[in-house]
Amino acid sequence: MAQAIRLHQVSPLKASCHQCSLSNLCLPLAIEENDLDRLEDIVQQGKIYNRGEHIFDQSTPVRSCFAVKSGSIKTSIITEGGEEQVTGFFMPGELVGLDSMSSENYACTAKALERTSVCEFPVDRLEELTGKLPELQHHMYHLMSQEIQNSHQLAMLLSKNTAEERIAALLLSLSSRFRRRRMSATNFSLPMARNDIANFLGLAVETVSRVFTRFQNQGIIRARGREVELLDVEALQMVTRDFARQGQ
Amino acid sequence: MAQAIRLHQVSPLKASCHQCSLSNLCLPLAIEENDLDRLEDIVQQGKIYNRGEHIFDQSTPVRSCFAVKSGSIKTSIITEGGEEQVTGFFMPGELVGLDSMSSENYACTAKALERTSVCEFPVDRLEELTGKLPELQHHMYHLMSQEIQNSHQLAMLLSKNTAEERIAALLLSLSSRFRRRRMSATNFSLPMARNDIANFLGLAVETVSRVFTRFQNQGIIRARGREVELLDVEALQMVTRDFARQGQ
DNA sequence: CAGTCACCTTGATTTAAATCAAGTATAGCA
DNA sequence: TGCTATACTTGATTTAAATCAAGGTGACTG
Repeated sequence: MAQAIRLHQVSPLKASCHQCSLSNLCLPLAIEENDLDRLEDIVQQGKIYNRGEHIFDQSTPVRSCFAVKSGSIKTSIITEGGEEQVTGFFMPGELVGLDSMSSENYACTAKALERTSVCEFPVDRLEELTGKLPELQHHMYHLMSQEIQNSHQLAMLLSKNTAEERIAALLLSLSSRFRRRRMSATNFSLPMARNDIANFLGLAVETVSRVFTRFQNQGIIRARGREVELLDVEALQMVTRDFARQGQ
Repeated sequence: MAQAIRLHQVSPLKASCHQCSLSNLCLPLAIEENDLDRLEDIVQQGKIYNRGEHIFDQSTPVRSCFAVKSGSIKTSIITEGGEEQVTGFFMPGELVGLDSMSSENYACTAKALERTSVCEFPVDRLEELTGKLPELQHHMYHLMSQEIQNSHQLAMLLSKNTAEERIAALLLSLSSRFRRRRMSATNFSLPMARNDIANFLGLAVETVSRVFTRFQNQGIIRARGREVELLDVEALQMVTRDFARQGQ
């Protein structure tokens, strides 16, 4: 019994990556069964944030990166002038903070869009571990590359595409991400406000609203507030003329 | 003499990171003197590309990432439809291909903007080495984070800033990068065409041209073709209302 | 249960930059 | 040395989306 207590004290928040249903999307993906313990040793699990709470902001010294366990997170850069640029939305299994590895302070601000729980990976310990587990290191490089690619895709969307194309692309991206999480790909609830969508896509809120109603009138989607149903995915794919994103 | 020949045969292209003037910008930055040999072992140096030649494109299987040794490179994503989005310009000491680590094919196309020489780092050997040299691994994470941050900054520029602000920001970015390379920060020759600038910044060529002449009329810059002189850096900084980029 | 606030929608007007349309330099090449 | 192509500039017109302005909707709160 003394031991049970001790165990509880030593690792009250130790994660169970073994049982996590997201392990096939998250860091454990790359790891052998028997190395998983070593990852679990460094993870702190289960911290919960309410809607609107900050996980970190640009004045926070970097300590960890975070995997979304449930809920969702938006990241944004906030300038001196108080202007915001939303840089990403993160769903369960996705890693937040890769842009801040080995920076002094976080390069962005992360905010829970709803009640959200996260797993925390201290970057120094993560670096140590990736030095020992080549598979894990490889996976980190992969995730970071991916993040760069995503951001380039966003830049492309912003500089070359119309409001309709941008919104269609976002809806499709969300759709496929829901699908990978074994949730409906055609029937979901947007975790973010129209405002965040607008900001992310470099549009005015009014424009986002108008495009939503236009899509609705064309029978492509059905939207009531944040509840969205994709009625005609093919049509959406036609709208995004950039077919590279189609299978994303 | 036999030995001299042998040496020559074994490593005809082996880099001398030891003597490279760019080592303080490039990968060797992070490494102990005595570990530098191990980096040199995996580097292939001195491949030269002429203006307009491809280093790789989106159909090339990923083998290496590349450090610019002299000259400059532009990277872009080219879509099925043949549309191009320039994603970056790379100067000596900068690493190209970080968006493609652990992808099947390169995520972008890299093209020499002028006669350019590069050092080549095979990614598999680089990964091996970063597994052994924690400092080097840390530096890789740093560079990749940086790349994500840059791309987010670009997204921000594209979605929030006017044509003038974007161009001012680009000129300032180039300026500080020239300075870090101990070249004039106020008097340089643009490695890229107006077209590339336009594409990168999500503008039409005509707009770029007009902004250049406007800046010139305001006495902020002097531009003749690709030759640019920054006459009033402060004014340029005022134009980019995003003061975060100021000290970049 | 009314009141407030945040979020979303819709319409009218304005605007920055794209597009269209000529030119004019510049550089590479025969 | 001139020729052609490419790069760049300038002006006139159009346009997609921003801004301005006003309501509507829904959710939480005292």
